[in-house]
Amino acid sequence: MDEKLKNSIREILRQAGLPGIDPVLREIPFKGQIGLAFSNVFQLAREAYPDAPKKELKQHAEELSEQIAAKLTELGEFDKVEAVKGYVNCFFNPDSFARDITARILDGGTDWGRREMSGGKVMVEYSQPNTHKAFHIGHVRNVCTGAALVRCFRYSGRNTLAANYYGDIGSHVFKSLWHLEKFHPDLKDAPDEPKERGRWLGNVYAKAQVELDESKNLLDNVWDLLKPLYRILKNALYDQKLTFGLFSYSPDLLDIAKNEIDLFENTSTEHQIRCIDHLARHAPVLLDRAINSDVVPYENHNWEPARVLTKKLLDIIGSVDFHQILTRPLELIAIADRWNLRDPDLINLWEKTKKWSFDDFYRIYDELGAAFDKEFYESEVEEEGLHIVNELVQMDIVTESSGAKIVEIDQRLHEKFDFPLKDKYRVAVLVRADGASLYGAKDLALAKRKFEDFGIDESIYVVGNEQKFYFQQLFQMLRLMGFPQWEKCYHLSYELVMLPSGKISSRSGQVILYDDVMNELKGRALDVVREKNPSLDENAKLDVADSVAIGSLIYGMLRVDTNKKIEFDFDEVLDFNGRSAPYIQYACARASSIARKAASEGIVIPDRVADSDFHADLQPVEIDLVGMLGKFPDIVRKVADDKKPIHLATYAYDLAVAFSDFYHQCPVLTAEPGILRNRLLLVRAVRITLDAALGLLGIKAPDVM
RNA sequence: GCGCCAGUAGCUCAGGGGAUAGAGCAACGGCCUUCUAAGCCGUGGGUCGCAGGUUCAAUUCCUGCCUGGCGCGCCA
Repeated sequence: MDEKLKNSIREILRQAGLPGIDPVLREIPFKGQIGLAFSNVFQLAREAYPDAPKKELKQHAEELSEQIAAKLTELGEFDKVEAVKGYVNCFFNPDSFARDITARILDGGTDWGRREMSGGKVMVEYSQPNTHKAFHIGHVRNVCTGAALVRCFRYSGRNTLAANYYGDIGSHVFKSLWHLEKFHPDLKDAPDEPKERGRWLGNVYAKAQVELDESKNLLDNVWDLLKPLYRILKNALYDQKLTFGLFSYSPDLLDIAKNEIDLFENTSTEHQIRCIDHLARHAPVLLDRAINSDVVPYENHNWEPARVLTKKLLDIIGSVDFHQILTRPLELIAIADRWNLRDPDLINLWEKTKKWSFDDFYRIYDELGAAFDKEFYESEVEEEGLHIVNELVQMDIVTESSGAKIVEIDQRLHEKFDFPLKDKYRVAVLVRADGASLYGAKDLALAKRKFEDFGIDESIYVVGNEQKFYFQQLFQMLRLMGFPQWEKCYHLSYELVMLPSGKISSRSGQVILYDDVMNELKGRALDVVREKNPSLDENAKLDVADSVAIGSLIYGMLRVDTNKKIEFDFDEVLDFNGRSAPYIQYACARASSIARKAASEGIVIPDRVADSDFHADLQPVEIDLVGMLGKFPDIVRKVADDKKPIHLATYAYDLAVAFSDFYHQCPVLTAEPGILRNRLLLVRAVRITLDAALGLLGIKAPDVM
């Protein structure tokens, strides 16, 4: 319809010798009327009369709109064409519009308006959970967004591959494995119930994180004492060579003595820990040797500050399990080494616990309506990533900096493409100083694989907004690699889900788990069903409660624009009133209820639209309802174009509102025969369209509530 | 310091170069002998963060500023 009207307007403009501007059409915003308005007549007037003074322009616009309205009236395609305040309003005939739309809906079912697949393939990567970590409420936003987007793409005719990329390896996994081996040998205290294992693993990870943080803090505290002590000793001894003598009984200590402190702080964690462990425990001996040594230059040297520091050190060492806590990171390093050697015991533990995480993920995806065509794993692109990094070293793109392999992106862009040197993309580290490949290296490999193995034309990453900078770096690195599709990569970012207490973080254990939210939602939904519809049988009640609970969570995630934070407020999510899934689901249940009641009264429910339908005058609410129905395919298209599921979430609610209006104002079953048939057709069309809209969002609509 | 995102009713948020800026929640007042009251109707509540600019037209676009969040070399 849009295009047809636009063409008519273009033709009119051409015949009248007016400038060929692109007509902008808007819906007519008045209740009870349906049609399109040509809204940029002012722009036309300005182009037709470029020199007209400002105050005359309005008059020109009005004259032009009247001329165009007259021409459009002649076409006879509209009920009425009006020129008002510089707009040209073209009103559709509500009856034929209703007939047309309901016929399309009833013929097409929930696929009505769906487009044929055409054009290239797009891959949408979403979810990307880390194994061995808790699946929390923040992850849900990603899953809902990605899954809805994939469905809207497909509905709009885009050939779409849904992909997931599991973080099944990396430092978080090593931390978990370390803790599992150390404190849960043979996993014998793990829960038997599969549903509980994900949570248990999440706790293990959080605990490992806490313990490693404790080590880090201890290390920092001790080092803060050792640094001044070291300086005192060094200054007190007039000859550095003699310092070496003092330290020389330990190679580690000699090492620290030779190095300046700054250099030492840049050495590997492993080396630092060994030295500091050693040094701290030997500090009193060192101090003693220094004091009693004949190399001290001044007889009356003030050793008091050194004694105080040593005393503090001894306090720390004495009060905690010093060596054990300090050397935890060394155990972690040992885990990584064993991983690199593919130690069978470790691999076995990894496989087993990884599966527990996956069991959890699949259960949750199933509930949220997410499905994947291709699943990638970090563990499978690790080697390829390192390989690419080596190639990039040959290409002088990757350089070395304190042992790590990095890309100085701005510098390389400047050299390769002669871009002005800026400080925009900064530096990306691909391989850590200890040789471990980082996410950047793996992502380069993955990006290549996506385009080369799957023949896609566009690659979308649904990833949180906090990684925006990283994705800019990633795409620029692909560009530096000479990877032409770098421009076809798109980071679809979404804002955080915040808890009232702040940012969600599975590292600090500051999380609300998916299962906890869902259980609470289901419980509350069940209470409401019991209260509102006690006559329903128990299984049906449980089904309704599930649909409502899951729908509420999904809708709660999608009703807010992706670039806005969601403050996760339990009470708000659990409130089933207002702009929520249950409201929309309730509208569906009522539509079904009308159909049920009609059937029980022996009324035949039409399943096709006949030419004789919709010849009685429609009520304004009915016209508005039909107008809402007609918009559905365009809305889904808009979701796909803008990559914003919120448009559809809003639409589903608006359609439910329009139906509720209709429901209250237009009785169906008691209407006269001709009107009865029209309304039954409308109810059916609404139910189908609501099902379709909710289905794309991932929400189920029950027949009873 | 630099970059990205946000600022619209008391609260949570839609919308977006054009006609009178909309919902939900909360508050108040109505509607169940008629298809499910998880609903409907009504009332009150707005300098669309501030200041400039572009335009026939700016809450929407541009610039600057203010406030808040996130990010900025070895986590992902």
